Amino acid sequence: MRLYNTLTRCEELFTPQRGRQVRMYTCGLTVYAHGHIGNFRTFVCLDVLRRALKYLEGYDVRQVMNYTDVDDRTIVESRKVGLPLREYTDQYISAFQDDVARLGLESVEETPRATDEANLRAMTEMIQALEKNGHTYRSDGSIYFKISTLPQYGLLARLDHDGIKPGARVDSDRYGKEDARDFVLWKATQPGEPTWDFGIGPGRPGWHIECSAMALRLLGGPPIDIHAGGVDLVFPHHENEIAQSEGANSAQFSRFWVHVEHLLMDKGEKMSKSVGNVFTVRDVLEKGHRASALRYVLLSVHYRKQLKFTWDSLAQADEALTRVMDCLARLDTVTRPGAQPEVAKKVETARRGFAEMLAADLNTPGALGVMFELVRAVNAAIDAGEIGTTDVAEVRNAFEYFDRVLGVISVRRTDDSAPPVPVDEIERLLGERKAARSRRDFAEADRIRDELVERGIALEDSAGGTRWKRK
RNA sequence: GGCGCCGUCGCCAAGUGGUAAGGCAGAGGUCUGCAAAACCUCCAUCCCCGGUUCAAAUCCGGGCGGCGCCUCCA
Repeated sequence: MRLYNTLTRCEELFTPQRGRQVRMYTCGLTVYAHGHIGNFRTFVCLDVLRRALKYLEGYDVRQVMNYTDVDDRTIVESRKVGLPLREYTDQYISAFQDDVARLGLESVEETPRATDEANLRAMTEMIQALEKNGHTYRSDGSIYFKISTLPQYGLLARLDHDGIKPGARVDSDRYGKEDARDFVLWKATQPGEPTWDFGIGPGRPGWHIECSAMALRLLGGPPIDIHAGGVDLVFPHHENEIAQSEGANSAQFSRFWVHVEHLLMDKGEKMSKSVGNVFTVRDVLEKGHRASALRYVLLSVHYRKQLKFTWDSLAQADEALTRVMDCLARLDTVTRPGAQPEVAKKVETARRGFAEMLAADLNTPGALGVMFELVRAVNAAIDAGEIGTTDVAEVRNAFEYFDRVLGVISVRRTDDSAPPVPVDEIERLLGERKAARSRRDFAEADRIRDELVERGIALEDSAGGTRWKRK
């Protein structure tokens, strides 16, 4: 598959370095609060990347996604509520896992926490290697990375080495840095802050070191195949990760860098606490939207373009998905045995088109378009009676094939597995309505239908009987 | 100030040199007790101005507009 690599600013043909296994690291959440839908745009897109590599390309994927469970924010927030750091972050890890499940993300192979001892030890070792290689200095008990010691610093972000021009925000003297662009590897213990000491003095990790250390520890050393995250991580986070890893190992850190663009709120602004436009997954669900609609919206724009999120887009996505679900349900009405060559051809074309779209730098909107072309073709074939039960099986297979990567249909099924009216009650009311209709008591039949609609259940009559679905 | 992205139908969105996918919404028709669903038909020449080319939404230059990054950030 072709993937855009931030490192080269080009689309490149991706193949793993070691056999059939793709070793991928994705920057996860800082667990000081609930993840918002912008965070989840990144996670959902990377979930699709993972699935495409597995199910379309046939690779074995080993993915690591971290939890940053120690940083300024986690420390500050845990203090505010008077909980130990670990206990505080536990809550948000658990909440994150709930959201992940609702949005149908596949579980990844490893989800390390920065404060796990094995990881802190790995960070310590990396910092020791950096010290040995002359890339660091100490100041007031903290250890810094000296970027002037690494010629390739700035390659990923395409930084001008002469650096920071007027207008840039520079936080120059918070700690004793020699150069504003140097960054901290290990922060000296502050009063009342959590602290660890595995051989480089008491303190806590800087933000960037955890990812370098955990990626290499859990993915078997450099270079890893893919490192991914949101665009805002390009600089400084990923640039600094490269510096740490390459300064310690003298080997390329990651072959591919994949960055997902931002989700912007309706007026085109980034979500931020100060503007008050931060929405979490649970906020969206509490407004009555389906998780599947959110997943669909997040995939409806190419991952390298900014996505302007609107509440209306959720409604549009929900309608679109309904169309797919209706088509799938209609397949049940086919009774004619055998196969029609035209259908098989359409299915084959769709499968091929779908795979081609995703192989072209993960073109999810294009892939959705291919899926809908098949929906139309199948609907037309059903209406014309030119489809047999053998075809139906193949059509179903095709949609399963699409959904193994997109994951929207399965999430929709989960969304609708608990309808707002108990299934046995629906069945009972349908029975009553059928009786009313057969005695041509349409007033009563309509009353029952209206009642169900009122309660969130839509009915569809057809020659074969009445079908119900969640609205 | 530096680096970069984007501007395609009412809304969302693919397409990056060969004459505009798809979804939502809308109009007309078929079907239906009515409705819903479905099907058929209709609905854009791609922000503006130049240029290159047999051919440009796609390449180049210049505008106008929107956004991101430049150490909190998915």
